[in-house]
Amino acid sequence: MRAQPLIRSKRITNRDKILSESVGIFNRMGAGSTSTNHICAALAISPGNLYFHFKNKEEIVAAIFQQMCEETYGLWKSALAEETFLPPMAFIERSMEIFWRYRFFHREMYHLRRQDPVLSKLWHKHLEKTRRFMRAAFHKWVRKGHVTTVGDAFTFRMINDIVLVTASSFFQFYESPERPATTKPLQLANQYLARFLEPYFTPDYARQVTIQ
Amino acid sequence: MRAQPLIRSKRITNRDKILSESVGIFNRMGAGSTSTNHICAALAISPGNLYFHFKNKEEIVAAIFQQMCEETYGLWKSALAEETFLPPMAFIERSMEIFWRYRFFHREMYHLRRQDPVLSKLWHKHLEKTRRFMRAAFHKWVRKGHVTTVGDAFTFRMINDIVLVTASSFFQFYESPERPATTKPLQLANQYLARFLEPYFTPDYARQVTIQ
DNA sequence: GCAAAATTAGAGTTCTGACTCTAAAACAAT
DNA sequence: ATTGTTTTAGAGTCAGAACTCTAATTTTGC
Repeated sequence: MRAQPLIRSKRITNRDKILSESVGIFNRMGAGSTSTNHICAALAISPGNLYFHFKNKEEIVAAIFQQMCEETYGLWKSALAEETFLPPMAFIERSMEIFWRYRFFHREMYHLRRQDPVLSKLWHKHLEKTRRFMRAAFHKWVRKGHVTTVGDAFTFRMINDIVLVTASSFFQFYESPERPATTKPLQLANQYLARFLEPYFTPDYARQVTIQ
Repeated sequence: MRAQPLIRSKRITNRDKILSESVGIFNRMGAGSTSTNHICAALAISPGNLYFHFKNKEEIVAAIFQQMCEETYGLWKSALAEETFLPPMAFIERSMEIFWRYRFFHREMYHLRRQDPVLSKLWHKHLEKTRRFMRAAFHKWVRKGHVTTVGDAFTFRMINDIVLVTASSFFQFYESPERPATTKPLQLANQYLARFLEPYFTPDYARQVTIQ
């Protein structure tokens, strides 16, 4: 497809710059209201240049989504590996950082999905994958003694989905387009989730987490 | 400002039709991707007509928001009145119906707020009002014996905000632009919230609610 | 150094959507 | 009816955004 240099260089290409600048602008200005022209202007490159690297705006968004997924999967892998194992709250905090870094997605996902079926499919797959991972992680945490076994499947689903919904929708409540973003919502979300999950932690772990 | 007939007629004006049709289209198609032309076409009226009734698209959205607020405040009032008092879950179910009826707002609020400072202000006021109401309602429910006193203020805030975030962000997870919307997400959200709140209900009320 | 390939600039095209303007139609009050 | 007011139609304007095309420039492999 794209004639990408295979190994030879790790110098920063315009393609990379477009992606990382886009994430920044999307977070600040909203993906929906950012035009490709804005991106070009911010990088002082020409539209021709941008469209050489990406077929269209959707392709940029999809590429960013993939990038986010890969970071996420990397975190998952290390969280469940023995040497780099993460207990629940540590894991949540690390996940939240990713959510925060790509927060425009969570704010605008519905809108983006609506106008790009490809992204919509990617999103659904990722959601499925997330649910499967959560199941695995919970089992691990139970075995490690951080979490008490959750009785019924419905409660588990509830916990699962509420954590997910909260993590991804929380920021838009506490972020205002009017003023520049701070990481305060990030911390608040972590604290909320800790308090929310407390009843499901083992007494030992609960003590450890809530002492702060 | 607008030369609105004062009392004389309750016949359905185009203004009303525009509002109610817009809610429908916005829910189905997304407010962001619905143009005023779409609305005109759906009602088979001319753009001139639409712009006679509303200065611009934002004014339509703001009018709908006001309408939603009024319905909400009506519900609040009746929920706390002695004769029409509603216990927590009944109240949540009724609230959820309103959320559902205006779900496009909750899906796209961030985006809409971004491009309309007036709406943004309305939204913040409404959020504040909601928090104040929730506080009052909790106290009432404690007095009525549905809810055990929530110890610390932080837990209360957590419950409050998680209910709010869940209620308003839940649907976008379970709705796909690809297929027509069903009310299943609505029921699921209610069940989740019931399960989530269970630990804070009095044993009596909890039994009553979870029997289903 | 040179040819081929990759990258870039930037003007230009096309399209869509918000909104305007004018004239006509419908309606109301006298 | 007639005069004034409200409502409507619909063609038309304008701006912005996505995207194209061609010609230059840079980079790469040899």
